[in-house]
Amino acid sequence: MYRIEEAAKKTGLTKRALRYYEELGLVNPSGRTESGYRMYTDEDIAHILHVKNTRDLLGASLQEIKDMMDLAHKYELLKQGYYQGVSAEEKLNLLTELERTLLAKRGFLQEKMNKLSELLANYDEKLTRIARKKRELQAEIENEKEEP
Amino acid sequence: MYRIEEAAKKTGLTKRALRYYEELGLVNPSGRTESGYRMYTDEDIAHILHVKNTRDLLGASLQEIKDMMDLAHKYELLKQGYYQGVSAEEKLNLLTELERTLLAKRGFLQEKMNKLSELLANYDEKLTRIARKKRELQAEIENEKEEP
DNA sequence: GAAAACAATAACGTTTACGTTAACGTTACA
DNA sequence: TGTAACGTTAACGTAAACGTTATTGTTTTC
Repeated sequence: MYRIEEAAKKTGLTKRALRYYEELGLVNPSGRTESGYRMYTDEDIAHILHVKNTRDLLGASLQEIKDMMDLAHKYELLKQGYYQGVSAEEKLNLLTELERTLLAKRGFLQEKMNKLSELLANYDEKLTRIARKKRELQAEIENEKEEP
Repeated sequence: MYRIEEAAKKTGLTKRALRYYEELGLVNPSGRTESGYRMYTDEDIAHILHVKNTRDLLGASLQEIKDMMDLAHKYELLKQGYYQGVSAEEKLNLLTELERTLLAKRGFLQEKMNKLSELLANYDEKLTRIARKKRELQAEIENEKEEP
């Protein structure tokens, strides 16, 4: 179990950010000491890193991430056998909604990857052109040395 | 040549955003009408789309994008034969700096793609689990119909 | 056991990337 | 030809995501 400073170091976020994320309901440290200090477990850390990754990779807002997580949480509850009183039909509806959401996100992600690989190719092209130009210049410099 | 509203439609940005980008020096419409209306060419549109893509894909700030572009512009000048008075050594230095910057960005991009494909795999896993669960539930519902 | 280091909450401040409104000139068209 | 519809600049407003500071309590360390 870590206190907030350790958690900050392990995640690369600031302490302020961690408190802010908690305020938004995105991250809940597993416990508090008697005196009120936040305590983070390794699981908490992993969760925070996942949030950070989602933010950076998908460019999602913290609110969007929270919405995603709330949905995922619903799914966890269903999987673990809560929702006893709920009919199979209603469960099916929930699952279908989840599936739709995930598919949409998956599509978004896929599109993003495609564009990224285009960009990557673009960079590579530029890099090879630069490398060629560099060789030309180096040759030029060698020549100047020989015949001043 | 398009006026600002057309340019906004073609790029998916707002008119305000286009003016803002211009304020930052990120985008310069090729011309103005006599009365002061901004006029965008297809090349301008392509450039704007590139800026937008970089923003969305790399999550770069507009300032970072501008810095990148300024460097790229320097390279263009060099390639097109300006920099007459500049010695080969100095040109080589500029190219080396450019190369370093691009390599760093390339690495960043590559890392991002790796993480993204992890995330994609994660989504796919979740999706197959959901699909399986859905089939189970559907079977359950069928059974209930037969033996009520 | 006193200082230094770390924690908490609360509240105000800041940056980025625009949105919105105002006041005014330009273009298109019925 | 007048009135929408579109353009301009200027200036103030705003949401998100924290940063910073103040005040106060806790833990660690010498």
